[in-house]
Amino acid sequence: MTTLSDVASAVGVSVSAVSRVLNDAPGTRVSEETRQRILETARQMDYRPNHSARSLRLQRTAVLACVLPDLTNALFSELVEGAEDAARERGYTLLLSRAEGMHDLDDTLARLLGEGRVDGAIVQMPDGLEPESLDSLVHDALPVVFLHAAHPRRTGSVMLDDAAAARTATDHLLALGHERIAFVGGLAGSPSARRREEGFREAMAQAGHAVDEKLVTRFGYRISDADSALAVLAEAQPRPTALVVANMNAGMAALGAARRMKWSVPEDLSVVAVHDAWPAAMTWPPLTTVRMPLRSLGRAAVECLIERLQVGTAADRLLSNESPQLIRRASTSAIEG
Amino acid sequence: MTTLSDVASAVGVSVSAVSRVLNDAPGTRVSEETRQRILETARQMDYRPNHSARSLRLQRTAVLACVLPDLTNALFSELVEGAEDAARERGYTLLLSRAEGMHDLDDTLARLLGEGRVDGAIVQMPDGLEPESLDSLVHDALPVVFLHAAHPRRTGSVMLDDAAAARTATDHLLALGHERIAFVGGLAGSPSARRREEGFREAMAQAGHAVDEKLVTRFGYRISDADSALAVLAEAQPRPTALVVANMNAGMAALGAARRMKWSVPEDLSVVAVHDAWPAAMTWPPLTTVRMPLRSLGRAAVECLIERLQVGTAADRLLSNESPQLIRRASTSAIEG
DNA sequence: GGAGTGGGTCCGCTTGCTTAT
DNA sequence: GATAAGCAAGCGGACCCACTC
Repeated sequence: MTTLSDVASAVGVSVSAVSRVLNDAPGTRVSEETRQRILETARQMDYRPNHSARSLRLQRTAVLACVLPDLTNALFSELVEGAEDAARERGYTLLLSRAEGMHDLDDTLARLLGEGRVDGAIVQMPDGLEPESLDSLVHDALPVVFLHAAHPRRTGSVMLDDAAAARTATDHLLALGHERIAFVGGLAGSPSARRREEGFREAMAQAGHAVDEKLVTRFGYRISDADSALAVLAEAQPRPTALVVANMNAGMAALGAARRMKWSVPEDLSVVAVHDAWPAAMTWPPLTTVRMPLRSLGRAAVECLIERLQVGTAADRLLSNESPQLIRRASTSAIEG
Repeated sequence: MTTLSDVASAVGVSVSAVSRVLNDAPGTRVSEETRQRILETARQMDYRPNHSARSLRLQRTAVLACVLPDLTNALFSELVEGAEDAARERGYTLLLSRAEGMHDLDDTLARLLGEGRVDGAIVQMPDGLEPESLDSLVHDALPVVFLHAAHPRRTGSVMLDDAAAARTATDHLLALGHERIAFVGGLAGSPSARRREEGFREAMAQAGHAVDEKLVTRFGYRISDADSALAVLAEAQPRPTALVVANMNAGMAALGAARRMKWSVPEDLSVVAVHDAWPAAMTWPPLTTVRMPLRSLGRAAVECLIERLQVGTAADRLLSNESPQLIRRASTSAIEG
């Protein structure tokens, strides 16, 4: 590895001269000729600043972490791309990490933040855990921005307009003539799941339809949760004619569960889910979804985090300027279609 | 951030004593009492070694990178878990990174390896690129292990038994009575795709069936590639009755393409794909697959890389002790079923 | 002379201050 | 007094080499 002093001795100048030229430091006084020789030599020797040394000296790494419960979830693809783009533009590198449970998250944040590997972190809590439970780690104003959920005693979180998305989904079913609509929700503890349920209720209320509480389930987003949900809904009398599922993966699972129960989609049951990614087009029937601005969410998270790093604090952000957008596929149809 | 010297002055000993005790350095001579006081104080003060400082001093980071073309591909889930497990056991941290194209990869490796952010990297080349094209970066024995493809002039790669997987898939179709079997392959440049095609040909030859070259396509694994492949296959006279698809995602896409072409699966066309992950169970009909030991591949990659780091060189590995396993779902059926 | 400590250097880089034209 | 440089400290930790009973 080529170091600054390798370059310096090759050119025949001091280390500081090389450092200043390569960093284009303000107020650098170096003759144009020396400057060119330094730049040229550094290029020839393929000099690259050592990240550890620079971080140690500057007390900052220019690295941000993005800690997610499951990296292979297709929904994270856009989110991460948005975050990476924003980070790059601001001179940061994004580091991806996975933390499935609370223990993992605790551990991961301790390693990343505690050992000074990164300057800050964007965190999506694993399903079923609430930001409050992270209290031990958050007590001393750690530079952390939460995705989808605000921490009760800390600022710095970015959220989507979940209520609007659920309203869009529900309105779509209402427009198709459905009235007996079920809501397949996330776990009761999840803030975003709660917001989606509220949006569902608002849309129903606005249309003048009562919500049958037997048609509201909160099992979560795993594949097996869909079986539980559909089993409950099949017991209802009369059965619902349509489902708003709070999450795309859960929506895909719901299609599978319905098929196992010989419940035809969309003939006997229309299904629409919140969130969109390519797998939704691969199911049968292709799943109608509501697209959320995940790329923007990723960008906003990075910007919020950097603001927090620079100013010391950052306001919570609710992304409501891009409306959730209905992606009509084949899993929904008019009630008498 | 608590530093070594904070702990040292709190205990009233020297920095070196604290360092030795906390690292459990060999030959450390510290009284049991001092040792306990140091450990206790460090715990109380929540001391964590600064990663940059330690890396700078030791000239190693204890971090390995895993660079993949698309992190949200469900196939990478198990791979990454296996790699993370192995890394953790050996005292390393795994860092995940995405590199879609050659330029990205070049850039990423320069940042990771060149700036000393990681000690080594596991790399899966983006589709359509071959290891040879990485020559510029690999010239000076960079500590890199390739997934799925060997570099012609360097050791250090881990591969699955792709031929065996394709044979298993093909044998399944043959056992169901199919004879006119098509192969939907990856790009011609991909080594693993080539090995799968060979496996297909071997199985066909062994069964005494000629391969109709019109039934072999090599468009790649993207969704749109499946449309191209199926369009070609639909032209063949007579049409094939079954498909071996070289990749699970491509297999899912093939189901979609077949449906758009009104080609019923499995009645008129059986489909089996290489690789297995949960989305395969969500398609309609659920996709029959051949499961590969991806978790072991991840482990092997890390072990290979660490060996390379310690010994300076490491042999290529072909994982052939765990046989590819057929996961029978509903997309394949007997020819006259 | 071994058991228990502390001092000091260096890893590569940035930057305030100094020096020599 | 500008202009063009160099010196040296120190970020936090590891480890060799003292030093003292």
